Amino acid sequence: MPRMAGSKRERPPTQRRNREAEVVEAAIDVFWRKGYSAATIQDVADHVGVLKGSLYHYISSKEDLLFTIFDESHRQAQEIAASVRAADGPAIEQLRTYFERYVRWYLDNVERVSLYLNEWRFLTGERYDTVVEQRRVNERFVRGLVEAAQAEGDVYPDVDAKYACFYILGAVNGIPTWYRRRGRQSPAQIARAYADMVVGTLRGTEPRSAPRRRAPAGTV
Amino acid sequence: MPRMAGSKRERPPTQRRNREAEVVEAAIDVFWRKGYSAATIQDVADHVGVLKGSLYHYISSKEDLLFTIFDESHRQAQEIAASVRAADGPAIEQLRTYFERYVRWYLDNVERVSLYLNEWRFLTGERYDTVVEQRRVNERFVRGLVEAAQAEGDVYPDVDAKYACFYILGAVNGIPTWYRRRGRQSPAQIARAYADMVVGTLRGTEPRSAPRRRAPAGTV
Amino acid sequence: MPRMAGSKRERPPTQRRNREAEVVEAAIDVFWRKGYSAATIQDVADHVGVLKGSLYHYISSKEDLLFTIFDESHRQAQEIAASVRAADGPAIEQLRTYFERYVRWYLDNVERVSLYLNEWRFLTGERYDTVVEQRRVNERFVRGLVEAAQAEGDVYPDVDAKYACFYILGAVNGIPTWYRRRGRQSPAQIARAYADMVVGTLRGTEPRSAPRRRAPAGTV
Amino acid sequence: MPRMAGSKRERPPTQRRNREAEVVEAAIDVFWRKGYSAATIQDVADHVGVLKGSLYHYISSKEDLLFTIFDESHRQAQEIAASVRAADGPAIEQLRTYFERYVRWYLDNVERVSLYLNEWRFLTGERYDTVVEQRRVNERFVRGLVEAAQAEGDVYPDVDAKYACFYILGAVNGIPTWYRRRGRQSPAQIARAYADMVVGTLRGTEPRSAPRRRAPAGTV
DNA sequence: CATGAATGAGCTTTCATTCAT
DNA sequence: AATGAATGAAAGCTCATTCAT
Repeated sequence: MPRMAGSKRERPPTQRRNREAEVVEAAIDVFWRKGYSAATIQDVADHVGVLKGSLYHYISSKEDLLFTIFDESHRQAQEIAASVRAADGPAIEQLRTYFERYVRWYLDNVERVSLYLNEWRFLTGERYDTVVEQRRVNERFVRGLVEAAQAEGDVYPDVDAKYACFYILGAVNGIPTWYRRRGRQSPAQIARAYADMVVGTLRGTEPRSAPRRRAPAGTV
Repeated sequence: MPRMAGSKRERPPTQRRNREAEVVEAAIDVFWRKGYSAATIQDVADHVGVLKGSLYHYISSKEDLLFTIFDESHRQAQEIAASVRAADGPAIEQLRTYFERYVRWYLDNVERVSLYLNEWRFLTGERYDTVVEQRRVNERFVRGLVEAAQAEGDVYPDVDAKYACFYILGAVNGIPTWYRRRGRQSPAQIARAYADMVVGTLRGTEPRSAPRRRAPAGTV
Repeated sequence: MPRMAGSKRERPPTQRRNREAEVVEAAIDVFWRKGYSAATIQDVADHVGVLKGSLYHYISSKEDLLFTIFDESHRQAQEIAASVRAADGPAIEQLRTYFERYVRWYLDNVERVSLYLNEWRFLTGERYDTVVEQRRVNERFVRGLVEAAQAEGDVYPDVDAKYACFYILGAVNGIPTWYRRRGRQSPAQIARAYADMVVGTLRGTEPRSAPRRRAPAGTV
Repeated sequence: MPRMAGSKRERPPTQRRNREAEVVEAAIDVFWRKGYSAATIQDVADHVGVLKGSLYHYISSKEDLLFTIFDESHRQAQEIAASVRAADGPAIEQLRTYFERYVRWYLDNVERVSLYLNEWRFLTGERYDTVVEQRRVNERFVRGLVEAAQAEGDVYPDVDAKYACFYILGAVNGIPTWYRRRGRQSPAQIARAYADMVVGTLRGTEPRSAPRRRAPAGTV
């Protein structure tokens, strides 16, 4: 319906609708920059441009806001896992695919995902339990693939799958420490590089005592 | 019991002294468990068993306490780097040595080192700058070794040394997420496994276009 | 369904109207259960099933709502007094009648009357004065009857009419503390019992020095 | 130990010591005048003359403060009941004694006791349960005495002991509505008058249908 | 009429820090 | 050294009320 001239005012384009999303977005930004504990509701309100009391139209508590942020992240993380589970091929290649998608997603949503991975311990009660369980599910998924890759001979049998998982997940988890948007390499390139390093870690790690039989003689 | 002139009271021999160290130790524990921001000076005082006002005999501020914790960590990190720099041999083996020592040290001081690696952003002003610089020095050290290893042919030339460093450091950084003292494997075993994975990552990561057969030695 | 000019929409026949009464009813319930101060406009709105903003179509302020509740109570209290004033017979019997009706009314409207008797101090300004005056009128009415009964010889002359009134009114006022609708005894029975106790208090209270023998019947 | 001239300052007589008691006293005053819900911690702090934050040295929450007030009241109420239980003599006289002491105590501590009797519902959880139970114990004590008096023939058998108790307790409960310290009559006199009215209520309440057969001339 | 967003003031509580004793 | 009281600022949250739509 066209608005006639003379109608009160052309409503400012962004201001209306989706204040809720705006609030979440602001919270992501603030929590990410200051850390959840150090960040204040006031900070978030300032970011949105309303009084802090007004925020409580959209949230029921600061912790609730954090949980909301996690919720979306978890859902997306699940989707990625599901998309990989649907594929077939050797486990090691599934891992490559998984991590390429996962890192890509991470890079595209660093702030939000980083919160999900690093600030979950500030939840309490049931919400804490929920998130801890969610994380465990994801870890088990990766662990399963690594063990499969080991069974398929792509990882030395002496490598401890558990530590390998921790190592890999830690490496990926560390992304927000250094990643800055508008860096020289595109998210796609970085995702590819990381996925390759994951595969490299798994394929390339030889038990120390093992003769250097992998690399053909003469070397090193 | 008569009071001797000049000495308020006979103090229990061992308990006295080193209150300062006690305070730092308590802070490490508390900050580690709750996070620096969420932890309170009250928590620390409770841990030491004094009133919070009394803490200010030993510290000058909460942030100061955090900085003190960092200080020791930095010094030790430097020592490890120095000890490796002193050695010679191929860079890749220096990296193995470095990370074995580094992880071992990390595991033996998880709480403190973890704070050093994760809560540095809560410092302000000059202290912030100091710590950021310290961290950079360490990163550069690792980066140097990786690049050397690449020059020596132990890392594919197409691998991006920068990302490889980030990846490795992230993996190691992730240790506190899962490490629990009194786990099944000894710190020494874990350190060895991690060092091997570091080497594995570097040696094993092939650029994707490369044929799946590993390049026969000497090619590079 | 076509919209007729002049009538926004066909409203469901019974549900409409009396929203105002609904609001007052809800407020009575909420204020009674939580206390005026602790109750919130939100609580009332929830009870009515509208948003709190919408309540302001029917009320002009929270205090206004309280005053409205008082208004009806006061009017009914007056009616009861008037109906008794119209009767004649000995004062003590008028008191019996009055309290039987009063208690009956109280029981039938516990929540509302209880608010009237106990939350009046939260009014401010003129409204406060109004209600205080109303209450005083009622007290004077009872006081008058008690003094008359004393003049007529149904109350020992040494009994202090003022305290007797306070005592009686307090007793009646206490009803909401224990009364639960659907108790074993009917409101009528309770009202009767209370009225009898009022009379009992007045007739039965002997000055302590008085000999234990009761004044012989008929003397009055 | 005598203080020498020249010592920093003669400490202001009241200011020191017992801040805790001062806080409770202030809270009693404020809660009593405004009602617990409407009263603010700020009010209490103003009364004590400190910043509101400072109050939390002495209390752990507003509700805790209320509970503290109740605690002393409950203890004293128990003592009174105990002192009466220790006596013997006819139940009706025990009731007289009990209420004389109880009312006396009430008058001497109107604000505090009134809070105990009227604001208990603002407690929550365990504390609520505790106080409800305490109150029940007291009611049972009075109820026991009334029933004993009835068994001993001092109360008409048709009188419902339950309602008689509610009535009496309500009457006494009503004291704070009108009592002002420095009234014309002394607390002792009022207590006596009230105790007599309690006895009067019990002895004087005849079932309505009953012939005036009580008090055959000269008897009892 | 009703909505729902927003306000602004104020609430309870927390906390790093200071300081006289 | 240690205490314990106090501060002052700020935190998270609530709530009566307003108002454009």
